[in-house]
Amino acid sequence: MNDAFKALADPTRRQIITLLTERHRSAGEIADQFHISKPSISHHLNVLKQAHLIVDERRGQHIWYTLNTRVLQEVLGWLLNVTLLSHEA
Amino acid sequence: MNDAFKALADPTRRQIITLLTERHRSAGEIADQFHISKPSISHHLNVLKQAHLIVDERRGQHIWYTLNTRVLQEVLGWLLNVTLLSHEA
DNA sequence: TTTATATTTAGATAAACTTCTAAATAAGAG
DNA sequence: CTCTTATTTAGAAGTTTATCTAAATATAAA
Repeated sequence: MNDAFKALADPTRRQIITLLTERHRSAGEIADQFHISKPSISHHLNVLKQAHLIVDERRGQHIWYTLNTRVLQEVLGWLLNVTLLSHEA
Repeated sequence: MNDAFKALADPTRRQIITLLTERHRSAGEIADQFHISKPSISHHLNVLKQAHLIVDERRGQHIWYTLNTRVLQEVLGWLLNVTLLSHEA
């Protein structure tokens, strides 16, 4: 779960996640939404993939990226836990 | 919210948050739970404070740290949103 | 098989992060 | 006032991260 938290710590990566909530997208489509180079986006996609927050699947020339909500749910669970357990809550 | 996500990206800081769900604690009590130096813990506390995840209050020689669940709830909200919006969910 | 498109890998650089030790500050006790 | 305890600030070292350009790989089309 540490990898997931680290992956979520970057605003570009969080925005990629937001994009993927709408529908799956190719690496190029994702890169088009940002003002940073394709190799940089590829790096971010890799960080998200290592954290299992996204899944990739090649179809022809394109590689399609999809959200994996399972890890998102684990992080959600951690946060829900500390929030609910907190005596201030 | 970026500061909160960045603050949550470190395992020591997440553990500090977990400790503070039980009850408020002084900087020294927190430091005692780890094998890293007090200045390092002080630094982590500062990162959490900058992110408004915790609040500090000096009482005499001690500084007491308390969770601020408001920011935690914001992060929770973001995650809940992307998880629920996701077509895979 | 050559060319074009999509994406990643390699290697470099600069900034940010974690940690340490030593020194400084703040408050209370004698 | 001096001493002790609690905590932070300063400054440095080593590591990781984000980004870039150039080159490599993979697939499809001509």
